[in-house]
Amino acid sequence: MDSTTTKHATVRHYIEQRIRDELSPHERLPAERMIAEDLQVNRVTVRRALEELERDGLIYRVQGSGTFVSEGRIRKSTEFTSFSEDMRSRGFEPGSMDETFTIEPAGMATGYALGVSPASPVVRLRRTRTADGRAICLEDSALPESLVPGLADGLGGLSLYTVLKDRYAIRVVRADQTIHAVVLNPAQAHALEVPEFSPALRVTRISRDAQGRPVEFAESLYRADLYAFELSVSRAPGRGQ
Amino acid sequence: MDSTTTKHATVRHYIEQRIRDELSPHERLPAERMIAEDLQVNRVTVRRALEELERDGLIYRVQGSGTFVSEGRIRKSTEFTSFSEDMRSRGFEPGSMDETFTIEPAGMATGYALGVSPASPVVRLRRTRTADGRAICLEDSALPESLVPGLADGLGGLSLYTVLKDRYAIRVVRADQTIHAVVLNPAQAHALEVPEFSPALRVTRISRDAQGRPVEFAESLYRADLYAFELSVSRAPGRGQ
DNA sequence: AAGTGGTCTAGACCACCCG
DNA sequence: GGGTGGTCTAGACCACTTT
Repeated sequence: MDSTTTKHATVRHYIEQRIRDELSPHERLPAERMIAEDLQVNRVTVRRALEELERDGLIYRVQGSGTFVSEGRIRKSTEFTSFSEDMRSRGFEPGSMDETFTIEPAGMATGYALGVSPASPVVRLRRTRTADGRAICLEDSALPESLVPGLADGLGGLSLYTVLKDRYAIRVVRADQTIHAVVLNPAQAHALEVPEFSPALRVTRISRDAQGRPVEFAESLYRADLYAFELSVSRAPGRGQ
Repeated sequence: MDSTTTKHATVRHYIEQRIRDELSPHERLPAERMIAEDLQVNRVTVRRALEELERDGLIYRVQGSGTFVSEGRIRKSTEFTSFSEDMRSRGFEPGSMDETFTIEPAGMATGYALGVSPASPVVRLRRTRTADGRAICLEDSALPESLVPGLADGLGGLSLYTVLKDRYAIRVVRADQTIHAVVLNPAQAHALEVPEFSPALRVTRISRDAQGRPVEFAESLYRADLYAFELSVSRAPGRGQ
């Protein structure tokens, strides 16, 4: 085992593997106390692993009865993913075209979203995102210049979030997104290689670091015929209507 | 206090209230051991409450330093909500028009989504959803007839999920959703009182019970000018890129 | 009655940050 | 070095389901 891995992560992986390899939906898992004894850990540690698995929808628990494998394809719960991760998980090779960096005043909307004055400079990154070489999305990203000095010199082939983490020690951990349906104007349609007035998803995103501070304000236009948003949502377990 | 309330829920509410009433973003909360002593509970119980608050983005924790209030408006993390809850949280009064129930064979797509044979009967509920009396969404909902016998007799003014819970003891706890952008055909546009070929969000939803069993397959068409999807997404805390 | 998950306690040790 | 959060243990009692 990894020396930096926690015990509950080990337990979690062990249980995940058993679910994948041996267990069918609605089959009962060993009792918590049993798992604890088998793996020589405390029951609290087992429960912590099981809680994560329950949140992700892999298992369900019935008091007095047991813990069972959930039915249905396992979709990861709503997680923040980059365009590249997103595309790869859908089986496409992500790419970028026509990347342009500029530094300009934030303006009203962007300034408001980022919590800075409209006059303060932001780094603006515009690019066309591709999947297997096909244009799929127009992205317009703005970051406060004070947070990321020198970003406009380029990403050096890395992903924006990798650069934020490695070069600026900024970890994006949360994003507030709004998803609209729109029709494309002629210029946008041309860039995405679809007929004018085709439908598209417009996603605006405010990315935040662990402290909740806005880091990025982005607007993305996705071709409706090639892209849809997928998400799993759940009620807090143990809560009523 | 409620006799059915857990201690960690009490602690959570206590901390939430302090955040609302006394603390500003980036202010430090009392140490975990301090809160535990103040409230006469164990530190583990405090930590459980803090973990929930961290997941919901209200606080962030820095090892060796402390626990702090997050910045930015607090949006509830992605939670499964009914149309009615959704509209109320946006400040509108939800309603329904033109409710029709039918019982028909599931068909290919619905049968597949619900995991039943295409020939098996489903209860189909079609309705126009309104916000403050304005048509905002066309909804087409299908449930296996075997799960909800008699549902086609009506909801009696209650919400679908309330009826599922109270009359059929089915608790919907999870849903897998897909969000598309489309343009409306003339009939749909007429029903939603917008020009033909207006954009719309098409949301398909498979609702599941705690065991992961499909309970409902629904397709909703939302007017793009009146409705947008909002969601907060986050990376698992403590994980890297 | 026995077994299961749900909650809570008391205490330990570690890793990390800060004065 | 002292304080903070992060992890883990051992054990207790409760609520619930099953036999």
